[in-house]
Amino acid sequence: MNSRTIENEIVSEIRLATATSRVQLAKHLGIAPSTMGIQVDRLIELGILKESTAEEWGPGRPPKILEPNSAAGQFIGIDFDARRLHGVSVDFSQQLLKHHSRDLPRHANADDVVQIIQEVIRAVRFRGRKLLGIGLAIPGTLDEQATKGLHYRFIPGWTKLPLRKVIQAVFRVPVYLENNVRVMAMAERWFGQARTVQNFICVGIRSGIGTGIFLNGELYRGYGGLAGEIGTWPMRELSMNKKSGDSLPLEDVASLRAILESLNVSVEDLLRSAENCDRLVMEVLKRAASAVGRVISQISLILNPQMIVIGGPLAELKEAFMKPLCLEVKRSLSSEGGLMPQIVSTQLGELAGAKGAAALALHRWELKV
Amino acid sequence: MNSRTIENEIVSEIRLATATSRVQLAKHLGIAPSTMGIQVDRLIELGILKESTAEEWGPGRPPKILEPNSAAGQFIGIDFDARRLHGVSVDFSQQLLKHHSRDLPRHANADDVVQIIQEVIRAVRFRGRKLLGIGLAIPGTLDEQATKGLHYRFIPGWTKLPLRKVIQAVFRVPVYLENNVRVMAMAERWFGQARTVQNFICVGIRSGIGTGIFLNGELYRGYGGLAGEIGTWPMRELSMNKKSGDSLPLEDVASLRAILESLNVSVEDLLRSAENCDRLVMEVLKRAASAVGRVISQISLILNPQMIVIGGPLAELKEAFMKPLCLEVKRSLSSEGGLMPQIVSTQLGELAGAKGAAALALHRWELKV
DNA sequence: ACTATTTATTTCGATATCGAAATAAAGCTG
DNA sequence: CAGCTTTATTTCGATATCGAAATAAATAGT
Repeated sequence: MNSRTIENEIVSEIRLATATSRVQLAKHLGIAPSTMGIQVDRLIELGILKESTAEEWGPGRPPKILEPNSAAGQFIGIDFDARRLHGVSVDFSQQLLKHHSRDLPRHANADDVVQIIQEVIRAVRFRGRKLLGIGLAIPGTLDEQATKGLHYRFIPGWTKLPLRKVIQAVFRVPVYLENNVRVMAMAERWFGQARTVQNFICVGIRSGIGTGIFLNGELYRGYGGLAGEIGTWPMRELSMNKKSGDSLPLEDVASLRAILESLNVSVEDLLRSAENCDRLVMEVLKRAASAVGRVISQISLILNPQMIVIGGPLAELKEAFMKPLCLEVKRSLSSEGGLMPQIVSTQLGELAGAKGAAALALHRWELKV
Repeated sequence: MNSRTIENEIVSEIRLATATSRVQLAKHLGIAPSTMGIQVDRLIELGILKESTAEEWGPGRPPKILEPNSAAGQFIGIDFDARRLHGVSVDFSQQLLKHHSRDLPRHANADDVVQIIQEVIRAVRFRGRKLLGIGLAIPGTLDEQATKGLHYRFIPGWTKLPLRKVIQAVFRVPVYLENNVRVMAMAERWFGQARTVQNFICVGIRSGIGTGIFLNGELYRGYGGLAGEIGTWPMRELSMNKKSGDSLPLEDVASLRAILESLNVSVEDLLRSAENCDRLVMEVLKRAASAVGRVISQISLILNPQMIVIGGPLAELKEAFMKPLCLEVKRSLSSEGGLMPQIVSTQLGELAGAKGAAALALHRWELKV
C-alpha cells in the first residue's frame, strides 16, 4: 500500500512544515512520540537532519526544531522550452546553490538539446556536495511512466526520447522527468502560493497553454498521462483572422504565441506596450484573458478547486491581463455561490521551473538503508 | 497519516478482490505474510471473516480463500430523489437481504421525507443480523463534511437538514451521507463496471445532470464539496424554445426533465417512443446526447479519464442516446490521439443507488477493538 | 526563590511486526 | 508410489513500535 518508509515520510513532512518538532511530527504521521524520537535521532546521526532551537516560546518545554541538513547533498533541476534552458542546483534544505540559464540556438534539434542539458548540469553542479538526484522539466508530452519525452513539436527530432535513461547513464544518479507545467504546479505546491492548498490548478501560458493539476493534495496525471492538456479546448471565438462561427482551439486564441503573431511584436514589446496601456494591445490581451477565464470557469464547475495559479509572462500584467481574467471567471460563475476559486499569478520568477524540477528530484529522493 | 487500522484495510481489500488468500493480502498491503496470518486468524476468531477453499488449482499448496463472514451483520442503504425512494439491506458480504421502494407523495416536504426514510429503514431491516451502519444517497448539495443536506430544490424545506444527526439519533449506528451521483460512482467502483478503473467519471442524467468523479482511485469532492456539479455548464445551443445565440445551462438542454418538458410526455412514453424509433423523439434525444457528449469531451481534455459511465433512464437507450453520445465524443476528440475514454452505460439497475449507499456504510465501517 | 503549570522528550516493559527458515499441501514425473 | 517442484502458511528469534509514566525545560504566579 504505502511503500515509503517512515524515514522518508519524516523528511518529507519536515520539508513541508515551516518548523516542526519530534512531537509535532509524531502527531502528523500518526506515530508514537517515543518511536519518533528513535527515528529522528537516527536521521540526525546519519547527517540527514539537524536540530535548531525555537525562538519565542510560551509556557512548557520548548521544542527542538528539526530541519533538513543542508550538507547532506545536492539536487539539480533543469527546465526548458524551445527557446531557453534554465538549470539550478539546490542543497538538501532546498536552498539555491548555483544557477545558469542559456538561450537555445535556433533550430536546435533533440540531440543538441540533450547535449546542452548535460553541459548545464555540469555547470551548475556544486563542488563538495554529493549529487543525489536530477529533475528535468520538459515541454510536450511524456509517456505514462514519465521516462521518455514523447513529442514536442518545436524541437526537431524530439520524439520518443528516452531522456531518463540517457541522463541517468551519464550522471549515475536517479533522474526524474515531468512535464513543464506540472513541475510549475509542484513548485507552487512546495514553495509557492499553494503550500497549504489541497486542490488547485496551475495554468501555464507560453507557446501553448497547459495545466498542472493537484487534487486531494496529489498531482493528477490522468489515465494516459494527458490530463490538463487544454490547448485544444474548443472556443467559440471571433478569431483575429477568421470571420466567425466555428470553434477555434484555445491555444490559437489566447496563447502567448497567438497573441504575438496577431500583433506581430516580440514578448518584450508586448509587455512594454501593455504597461503603457496601449489601446490595441490592451484590447487583444483582454480578449485572450477572457477566453482563458471562460475555460477556468468551466474547469471550476468540474473540479471546484480552491485556487488557480496563472504562470507565464502574461501573469505579470495585473491590469492588462489578470484583471479581465478574474472578471470573466467571476461573471461566468456568478450563478454558483461558493464555486469561485482564488485566482493568483505566480510569484516564483523565471527559475520556478528549474527549482521545481530540483524539488521534484528532492521529493522523490529516498534514504536507502 | 493513514489512520485506518490494518484490520480494516484487510477487510476492505478482501471485498475489493474477487478471491484472495493470506499471502495475496500480505503482498497487496505490504505486510509480512507471518503478520497477516496472525491478523487474519484473529478476524476469523471474531467472526468477521471466514475461510473457504479454492477450486481449480495448479501446482503448489492451494490457498485458503478468505471472504467476509455474511453473518457478521447488516448494512442499510437509502437512495431517493423527489419522486421515489429505494431502500435495501445487505449482509456483511454485500449480498442483498431485503429491499423496498416507494413513491414519494407529491409535494412531500422535508419532514415527510425524513419520516419516510425512517419507515423504509425499519421495513428493510433484517431480523437477527446486527445493524452496523446506514448509508444515505441524497439529492442536491451537501456540506463539506457530508453531515447535512444543504439544498435540494424539488423538496420544500430541504435546507441545511442535519440528516446524519437525526438518523443517527434514532437508530444509534453510524450514518453516512453522500450525494446521489457520487454514490452511483461508488457503486460502479465497488461492484459495477469501474471495479478495476482508477480514473473515471459517472454522469447521472435525471431531473438534473451531475457527475461523480474518481481520480487516482479515490472519490474527488472538490474544495467546497461541489466538484462535478456540471448542471450549469454553458452550452451554446439553439434551444427548443429560445431563438439563438446566448448560452444555456446544460441541464436545460439535456436533462431528462428538459427533454420531457420539450416533448410534453412521461418517462415511460419517452422510452417507448425511443424504442419504436419515433422520428421527433429520436431527433430530440440525439440533440441532448450530443450536448452531453460535447461536455464529456471537454472533461476528457482536463481529466483524461479511462472510463465514463452514463447513469439514469436514458442510459438504457443504446441507439437513440448512447450511440450519438459516443459519436459526438469521438468527433470532438478526433484530433487528440489516446484521449478517448471508454464510454459505457450503467448495468446496475434501479437499486444501484441504494446498494451503493449500503456499500458506502459498509466500506466506511470500522472494526472497533 | 519556590511551586505549580505546561509542553516536549525520553525511558522502559508490553506488544506487534518482520524475515528467514521450516512445514504443509498440493501437482508433476518417472 | 517416491521424489521433485511449486506455492501457501506457520514458526520463532530479532527488531520495531506502542503507551504510560517519568523526566526535562521552559513560563507564571506567589
